[in-house]
Amino acid sequence: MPYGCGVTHPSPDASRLRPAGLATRAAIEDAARTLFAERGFDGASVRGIAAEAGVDPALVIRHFGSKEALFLRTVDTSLGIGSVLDGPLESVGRRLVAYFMDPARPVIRKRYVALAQAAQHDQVRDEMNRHTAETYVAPLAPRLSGADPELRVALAVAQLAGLLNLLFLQRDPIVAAADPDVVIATYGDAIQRLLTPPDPEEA
Amino acid sequence: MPYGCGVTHPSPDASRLRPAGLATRAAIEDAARTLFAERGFDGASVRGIAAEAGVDPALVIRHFGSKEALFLRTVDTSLGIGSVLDGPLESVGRRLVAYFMDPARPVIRKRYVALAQAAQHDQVRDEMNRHTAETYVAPLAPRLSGADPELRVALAVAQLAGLLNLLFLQRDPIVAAADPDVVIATYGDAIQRLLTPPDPEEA
DNA sequence: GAGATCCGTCAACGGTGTTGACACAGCCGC
DNA sequence: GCGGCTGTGTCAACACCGTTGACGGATCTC
Repeated sequence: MPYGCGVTHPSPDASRLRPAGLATRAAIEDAARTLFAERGFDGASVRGIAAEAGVDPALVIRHFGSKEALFLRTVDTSLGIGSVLDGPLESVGRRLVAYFMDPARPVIRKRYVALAQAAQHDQVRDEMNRHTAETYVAPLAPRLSGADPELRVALAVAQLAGLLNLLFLQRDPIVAAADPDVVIATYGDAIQRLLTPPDPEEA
Repeated sequence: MPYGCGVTHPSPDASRLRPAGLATRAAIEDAARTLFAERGFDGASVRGIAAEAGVDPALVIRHFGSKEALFLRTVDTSLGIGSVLDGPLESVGRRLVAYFMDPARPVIRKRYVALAQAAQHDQVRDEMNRHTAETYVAPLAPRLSGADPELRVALAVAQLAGLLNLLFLQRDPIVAAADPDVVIATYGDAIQRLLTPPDPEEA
């Protein structure tokens, strides 16, 4: 499924591209990456991205089909948790929370905000669901014991998203003022129980 | 703090109102309630609300100051969980999840979507935080034992919001296809553990 | 009756994402 | 070499958004 999918101005085939086109495409993508990260999906306008790239706004749409498609092609829906999941299963809950609460990761925070805003659009939402299934559920569910492993991973992701929501979107003063280590321990353990519930039948 | 807080067209004092003004105000509020609930915050336009009320769009802003203020004055930030919290503390987790997963409550679903969209605006966000503190934290925290009761309630609310997010905004296919009773039990218990952790020192 | 205040209308502003009409440049087959 | 196709770019415009300013009347108070 190529870029535009539009009827009006059929975007050129990805293979047949001339140097000029490739250059401006790259410029637009760079500008989009920067502005989406800086200002979020809603805050970054197509006109702003075009200006940043030194290009006509119409050209952005022509090349990528829509703002939504440009976002999908530009912004990494992953939040970089791949390595976090690799470690031991017993402490993955706390590690996940600690990863996102690390103040040394402001980029993650902004990317989450941008993703949350863009998730209102269908294609982005679908991509995020696909990404959740691929990045979280697929590798984690087989490692779980007990019933409904896929569902439990999905619920754990929802729980994690709830915290990110509270921290980065809602900016709740209670949690903002709390000791990060307490949040990591408390909430991390709560996520952990969803993944590895203490089974009385198990040793 | 009255309606507009604006400089340009100081909204009339709430007390000094004439019948005509009151009537159109009510018409606008009704239309706003309807359209915000039907289409969400972003989907309902000021012009659409004005048309529904049979009124000039400018009049909406003049009377309420801004779309955001109209939303705050119109939509109930509560989701009707007051009665859910009143019951026994031991099962509040499952009751909360069951409340929102009840298919007989589509209104709640739409209201949550509208609230989530409007939460991008500062005043709505502040109101939601205030509402959380007042409706959830204040009545629930004193009933908890253990450390950091306020924080734990706030985190439980975040966890609940995570599920609503997954169900109503993200519309994750895994959870959508799952047995509601399993979700209620699994996720409800996870919330429950945040509120009433099984303390080994307690009987 | 005079003046302030409320009520309503209209046109417009600056912003958004997107589209259509057009001109130019480079590659293709003849 | 040359005509046509196609990629590339420009410009103005569309339809929508939230909001504002200027201006009539209507209504109330003094």
